[in-house]
This record gives sequence, structure tokens and C-alpha cells, in this order.
Amino acid sequence: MSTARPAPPALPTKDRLIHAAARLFHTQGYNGVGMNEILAEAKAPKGSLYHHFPNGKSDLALAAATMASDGMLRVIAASFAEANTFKDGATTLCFKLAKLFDKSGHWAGCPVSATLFQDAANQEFRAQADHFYNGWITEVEDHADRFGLSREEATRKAEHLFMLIQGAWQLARARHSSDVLRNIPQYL
Amino acid sequence: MSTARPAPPALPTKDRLIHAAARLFHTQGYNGVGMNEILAEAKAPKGSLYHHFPNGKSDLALAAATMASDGMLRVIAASFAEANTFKDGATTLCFKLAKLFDKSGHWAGCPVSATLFQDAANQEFRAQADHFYNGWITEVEDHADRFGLSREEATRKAEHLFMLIQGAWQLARARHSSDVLRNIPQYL
DNA sequence: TCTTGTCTGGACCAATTGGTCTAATTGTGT
DNA sequence: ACACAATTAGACCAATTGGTCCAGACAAGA
Repeated sequence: MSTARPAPPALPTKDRLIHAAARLFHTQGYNGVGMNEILAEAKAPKGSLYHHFPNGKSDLALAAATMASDGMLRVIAASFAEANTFKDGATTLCFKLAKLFDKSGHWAGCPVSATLFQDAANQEFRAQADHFYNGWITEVEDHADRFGLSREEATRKAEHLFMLIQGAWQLARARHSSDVLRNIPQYL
Repeated sequence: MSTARPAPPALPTKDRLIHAAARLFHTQGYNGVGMNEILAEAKAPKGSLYHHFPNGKSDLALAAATMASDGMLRVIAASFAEANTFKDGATTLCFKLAKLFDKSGHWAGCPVSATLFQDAANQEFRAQADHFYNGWITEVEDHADRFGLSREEATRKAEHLFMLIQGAWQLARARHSSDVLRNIPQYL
């Protein structure tokens, strides 16, 4: 048939690289992933990588973390969009994250810390991580505002939720189970 | 003076290796540390390392994590030992950890996850991390018992504290500040 | 003193790391 | 058809990785 095309990669090379890097980094950590591994996963040659990301691995890490952070913002928005109370939104968020964790094979870590918490010397990575985290907290805060909470109370609740999720996620990895994520709402 | 001795390394080689590995791992992560770096830090030759730790890097990581976990158990015990309420003990613990975080240059991560959360394939590491985390939680639980809480309530409170500390620690790294750790008690 | 086992020192190794470079190919506007 | 940039392909590189190996230093018991 004339429709037997070689099935083009669907995504442009640059995006395939970012997606491959994001997946590998947040599963194995920045230092646990080699360029060759990323290249193989993205089915791209070395030349393309250093064409799109002149600074190599670190550029790629920043791009991957940015994409992951944007995704998290969307999950947060979707969770709170149709909620009637803060706790409702937070509960939905926890369940959505638990599902994502399960889909990753009960292993993936926080995409931001796994990708950007490299070593004490890399201040650029640290600053970016701070920026992403604050973005998530602000997003939750803004939704909390909608429920009539004061700004202080909104900040307090948003940071509390952030900590619980990060902490539960860590425990979930160790236990290979997302139960602890689903149990978060009892602490709110 | 006759006391100008060459100052022997004070600690036996094996312990120097464990200490060096522990410090480097929980600052740069398992994959961010090379054997040469550990050897240099511990001032030990390669032969000694593979004599004391026949399985090399992974043996060393397990030993380092074990030492770090024992240290954490002692910090927990010290915090709750002279406390009159659960919240008192938890507060002391948070302040002690904040101090440790500051001493590390506002950067060190959780010694267990930084050392043992390598990749999905390494089940031995994951199981050990689970074991250490449960040890910490049980330690807190036992102290909660002392204050007359039911077993369910003790477990609930201990896990809650664990999550808050882990999450706050993550945020503290990104922000380069231990404030968030000292603020934990307001959520208890 | 001689021996036996523990520990140290470091040369050496194959494999992999992140990265460079250039030649070819592909796409686009004229 | 042509020119010109954007992209791809992959050979190649120095440096580093975790690990092996063995000759010798050292200590303790006989």
C-alpha cells in the first residue's frame, strides 16, 4: 500500500531530546544518565544534540526541568479548577500524583530535584529549582485565594501541601508504593 | 619538642573511608562522586578500599548510609529524651536538623536518599532505604508511645513528622535556607 | 626469628564519560 | 535552478570511571 511510510518520529528532534532527557533524569538523576543513553532513547545523533543545546548536558537538563515544571503546574491547575474547597483540590492533586507515580513503575522522583540538585557548586541549577518550586507553591496559593483565605493562610497551606507531597513522595519511592501519597489528605 | 609526631590519621582507614564516602555522597549524590574523590578525601590508597569493601562503591554506600542512619536515630532519641510532649520533641528535632543543615553549607540532602536512590534496577539499595526510613519512623513512634498516644495515633504522627521534615529539607536546599525546617512545628 | 595473615601502595586496565569537529544532507527562499 | 542556512551523521578525542592485581610493608603469635 502506498501508506506504508517509514513513520516519521512524530516529534521534532529537539523535543524528542527534551522528552528523553526528562524521563531519564527524573528516574536516574542527572549524574546517573549518560549522553549516549539520552541519544539512544531519543534516536538522535550527537551532532543534533549539540546543535540544539550548545552547552550540552546542562542546557538539556534545564530544558527538561522546565518542561516537567510546566507539566506540574498544569496538574495543579487541573486539580484545583473544579474543586469547591482547598482540601478537595489538594486531595485530587495527591491522587493524580499517586497515579503518575504508579505509571512510572513506583520509582520516579521529583523531576526538579532529580534533575537539578547536582552539587553545591552549581548555583544556576539551584536557583532554577528554587524558581520552579516557588512557581508550584504560588499556583496553589492562588487557588487557595479563591476559597477566601487570607494571603498568610494561603501561603501557609500551600507550603504545607508542598512539604507533605515531597516527603510522601520520598517515602513512596522507598516503599515502592503510592499509598502514602493517597493518605496525605488526612494531615490537611 | 619531642611531641612533634606526624599526627597519625586518628581514625583507622576503614572508618576514614566510610566517613569520607558519607560526606561526599550526601552532598553530591551516589553518582556524583567518583572513587578517586573518596580516596583523596580519606587519604587512602585504592588497595585499602577494595580490601575493606570487596564490592567497591556499593559496599561503601551501604556502610555510609548505615552510619548516617544510626546518627539520625541518635538525634531523634536525643530530641525526644527530655521532651514533655510530642510537639516539644518534634520541635527540638527540627531545630537540631536545621543546625546540621546550616553546618553543611545549606546544601546537604537526606543522606539515605542521596546515597541509595540510584536507579530503579537497584532493589537492594531501595530495600535498605526503606529499612532505614522505617527505623526512623519507629524511633519517633516509640517516643510518641511514651506520651500516652494510641499505636495508630503514634504511627500517624510519626509519619506526618517524617514527611514534613523530608519535604522541608528539599525546600531548604532549593532556598539555601534552614528557615523552613524551623517552621515545621506550626504544622503539627 | 620465622611465619602467617592483614593491610597498603599504586601501576594498570577496559569501558564510558561529556564534548568537538567536519563533511554531508536537507530545507527554504529567490 | 541556485544559494544559503539549518540540521544531521558519526568519527574522533582527552579525561575519567569503577575495578583488578600484585609486590611489598607491617603486625602478632610461635
